[in-house]
Amino acid sequence: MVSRASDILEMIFERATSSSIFINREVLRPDYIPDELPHREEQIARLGSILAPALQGARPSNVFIYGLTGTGKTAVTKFVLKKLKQKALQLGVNVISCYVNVRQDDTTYRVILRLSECLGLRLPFTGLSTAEAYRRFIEALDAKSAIFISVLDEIDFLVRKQGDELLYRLTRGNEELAHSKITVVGITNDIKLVENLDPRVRSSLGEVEIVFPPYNAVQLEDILRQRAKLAFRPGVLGEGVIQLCAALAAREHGDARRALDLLRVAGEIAEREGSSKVLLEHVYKARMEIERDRVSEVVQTLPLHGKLILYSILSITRGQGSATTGEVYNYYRALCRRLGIESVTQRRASDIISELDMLGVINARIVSRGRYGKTRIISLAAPYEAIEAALLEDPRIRLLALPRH
DNA sequence: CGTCCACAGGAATGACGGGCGG
DNA sequence: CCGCCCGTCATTCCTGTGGACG
Repeated sequence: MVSRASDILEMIFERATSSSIFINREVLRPDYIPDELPHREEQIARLGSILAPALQGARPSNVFIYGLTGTGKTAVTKFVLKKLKQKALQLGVNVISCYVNVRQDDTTYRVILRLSECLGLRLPFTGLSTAEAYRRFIEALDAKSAIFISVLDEIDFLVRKQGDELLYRLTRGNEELAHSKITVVGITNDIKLVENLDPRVRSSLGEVEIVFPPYNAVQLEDILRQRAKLAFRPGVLGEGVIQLCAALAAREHGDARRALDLLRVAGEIAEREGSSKVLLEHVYKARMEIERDRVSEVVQTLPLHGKLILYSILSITRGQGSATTGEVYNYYRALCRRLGIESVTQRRASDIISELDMLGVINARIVSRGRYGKTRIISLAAPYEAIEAALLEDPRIRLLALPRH
């Protein structure tokens, strides 16, 4: 029963290249754009008819798209854009589209950089002033004599961080352009965002609005079934697997991305375990694994003080279930003293707690306790073990954990 | 019914490392 | 190489506020 190292590797590689579960797992990934988008026919038609004037060289209206995460906003937009560009090519119309995810490029400057890239204009990562970058972008765009459709996905991130300056300038960019025209498609999952916009931006960006309602469990099943056909070998999906993925995701406001993730990871786990079928237990394991990975990634990229504050929250909530800002801050100060480092101010700590809340590792709810002041009630938004494990990967946190007994 | 707690969170500012144009 | 600009993390100073208590 001796297996040599090369045999083992051979097996691993063999398994990696020929899956007993998947035909093509890529179709389950969030960035895959299918040819069919079930239950989004209406939105496709609307966006299509809004953008269609581009094919006659006219400027389409600006569009504002709302919908929660995983409701198909991005997929529909990319899909329509792809078809539009194909058509434009046939007709010989110069339509340039540019998709920017503003969560990844969350500064005005980086967005301009991305937009410029779509024109084939290379700008330095840094060094230029934003105004200069914008000027060059407009100049290059005008030289193209094109209809430029810029899609800004998750614009709430940009607006929160930098305000609506860029939006304003882009929607007004047409006044600076002699030969080109620019259309802005803004995508957001934060409906409240609109209220924070400059009224001028709101009216120009909201020329047309499209709403993406969440999927219900039945619709999610349709989506999953359609992708599963392409992704899995026939017959490997166990009874109720698709229904379970759909049900779990439906609970989270009908998030199709969540549902697809569950299905894909469940398949991967089944494969890893050498199972010939994907079973319900694999879906449950997938749910845990996804959560663990998410937490781990978020926590690892946290700066030291963020980790220390999270560690404080962890310690306090273990005892009493929830914590207040003041409790956390005191605990955190004590940790800093033990480590011999300086603590940040409470003002900053308050911001860090908000950030942790936005990242989804904790829940922080503002409550007023009357006579006893206003504070945040903080609890964990992820399993204790997952957060603890992720924190302990940092040696500086381990330093704090070890002397405890 | 007004006070006043324990913070929330806005605004201005700065230190710092990184990176480009000239 | 310098000067300028960037993003990030942080500080200081500040005004705002829901509701239990007196």
